[in-house]
Amino acid sequence: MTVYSPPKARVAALFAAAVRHVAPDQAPAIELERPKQESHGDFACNVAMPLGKQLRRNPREVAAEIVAAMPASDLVDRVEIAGPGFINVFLRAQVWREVPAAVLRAGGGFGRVDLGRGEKLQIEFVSANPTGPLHVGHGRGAAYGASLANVLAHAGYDVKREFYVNDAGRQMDILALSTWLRYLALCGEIVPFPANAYQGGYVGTMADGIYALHGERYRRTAADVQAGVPPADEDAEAHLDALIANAKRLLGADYAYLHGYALEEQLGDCRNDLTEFGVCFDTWFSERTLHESGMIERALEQLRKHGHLYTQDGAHWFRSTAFGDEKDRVVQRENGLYTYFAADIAYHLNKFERGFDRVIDVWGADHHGYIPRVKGALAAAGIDAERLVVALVQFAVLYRNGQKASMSTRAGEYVTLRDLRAEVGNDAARFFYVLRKSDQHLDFDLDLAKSQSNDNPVYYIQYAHARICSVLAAWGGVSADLLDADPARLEHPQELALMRRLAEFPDSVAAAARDLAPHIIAYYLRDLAADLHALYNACPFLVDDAPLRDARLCLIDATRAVLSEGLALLGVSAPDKM
RNA sequence: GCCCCCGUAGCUCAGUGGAUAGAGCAUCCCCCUCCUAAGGGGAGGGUCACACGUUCGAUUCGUGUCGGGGGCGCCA
Repeated sequence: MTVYSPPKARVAALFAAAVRHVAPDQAPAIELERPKQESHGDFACNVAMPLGKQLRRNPREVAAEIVAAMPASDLVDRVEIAGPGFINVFLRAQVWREVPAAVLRAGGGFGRVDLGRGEKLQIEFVSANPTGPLHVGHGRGAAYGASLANVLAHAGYDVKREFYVNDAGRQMDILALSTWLRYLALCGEIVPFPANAYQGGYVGTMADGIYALHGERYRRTAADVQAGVPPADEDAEAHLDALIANAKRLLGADYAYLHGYALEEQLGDCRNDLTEFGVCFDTWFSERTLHESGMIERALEQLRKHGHLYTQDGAHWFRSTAFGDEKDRVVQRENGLYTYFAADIAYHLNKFERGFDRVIDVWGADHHGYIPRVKGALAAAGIDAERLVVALVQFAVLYRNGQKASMSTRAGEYVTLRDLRAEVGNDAARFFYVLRKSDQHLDFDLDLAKSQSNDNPVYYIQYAHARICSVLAAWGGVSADLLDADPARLEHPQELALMRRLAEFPDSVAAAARDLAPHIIAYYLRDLAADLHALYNACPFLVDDAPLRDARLCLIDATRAVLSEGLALLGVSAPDKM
């Protein structure tokens, strides 16, 4: 596939050559910006100002020398020196007129750039505890991670998507216990249901399922279940842990079945939910396999061998303060159990053992304090911590009736991702989530999302796509024939504006990949749609003058292709009609 | 107390070491005999929280103050 060389890159090359001639000993970065004002040209370059500073000369004089030294080019119409030393470049319109055909020849890959050069990159996201349905908070990480992964793949990275399944921890035991207690109630064994167990209705549904499959096989007496359990009002968590211990003792090998049943149900639901949301993973990595395969022990042994572990108060600690953390961290508790952190050390070492050059973890912003210890563990194991990039996503806070809604999974108080998708649709949900910078808090007003679903910017973009499809359908010709259209007929200011915008798409993809910021694509698409709508109102496409008609159809077909390509990066559909 | 994010138009938010800071919503005025009006054109609306510093140039970078949100466990 031919990668289109944008005018910006070609103009930058002209400047680089000129600067080498004017100042052979300096190597200033050539930065071109698209000026806000049309009178400042297609591109403005400020290189004369820092260069003037370095050479201790008047920037405008330096600019004049750069302009004089610029190689001749058929791209450039004229060059002006303005203000304190800007060099404004005005391109010949022909430059932009090449763009629509280049888009169509790229066959849906016009935005592809080779920023990544095939670097092997893993992106891990969502990784929600499989202890209940995904809620709208998880939705943001899912939409962000999936869109980012698409953007990075488009930018030339070899991307693998991974979900880390927390199937080994206490939360899963609490879920198994919660399910069992609901099941026991069906059997007539009434044990008071702890307030800090999982309250959601789905727990009862799983209990029903187990009862339907196995009758009273897992019944134990309420008295046995509560034997020796401290009262909940003294220490609610100890109460829960004692119930779990009793469950494991009373059920023996059957406990694993209940635990596994709850896990499979919730993980299956989660996978199903994400798939419907257009979010797919290459790998679902089980935390339990880290324990069972001895990977945790091996990882800790590796740290111990290099003197990064010590023992105190019966627990084993990682000296993370030696790597910039604010305090040392326990990896193996006094009771012999590994901490979640120990598993995470093994997991991250495993990621790099699998050959990834770079790993991106998408985490909720509440985990920011966790970064130094994980990076510290990598450094302690001799891995460059810079190869792990943690992309923090700020909270999505849900508002209902102007009130902040509770988002506790254990208390069963949340709006599920599934509910949200049903109410506003997958497209609007995907778009809404990435319309904000990831480090910006997202206020997700449910009522607004519902009531204004027709005003959601995603429809504005999809409408542009549908409008073009409608015109092309009315025309009834073959898209490939438009490649031969003479673009010289495109002279209207709105046509030129649209062609310029199309040329920016690869830059937007590159910027979104570089900054891990898929929202850049969303904003680009809105601008592109705006240019299309403006042109739609300014010029008829299906005119009698066939060469003009074909040139315009070529332009809007290219616009359709870029809208479709960009929306696909965000996981949003591009409908033919609305 | 320490750490992270944020503070830009009435509201929700983009944006940039550069020239006259933008969009959507809301308000007001226009535009369908015409390919989808889920659209377009125009108007009003700003001390880019505040102060100091770096710089030829700061809304952008740094420090501090104020304000909002979040996090700091031998939980996961």
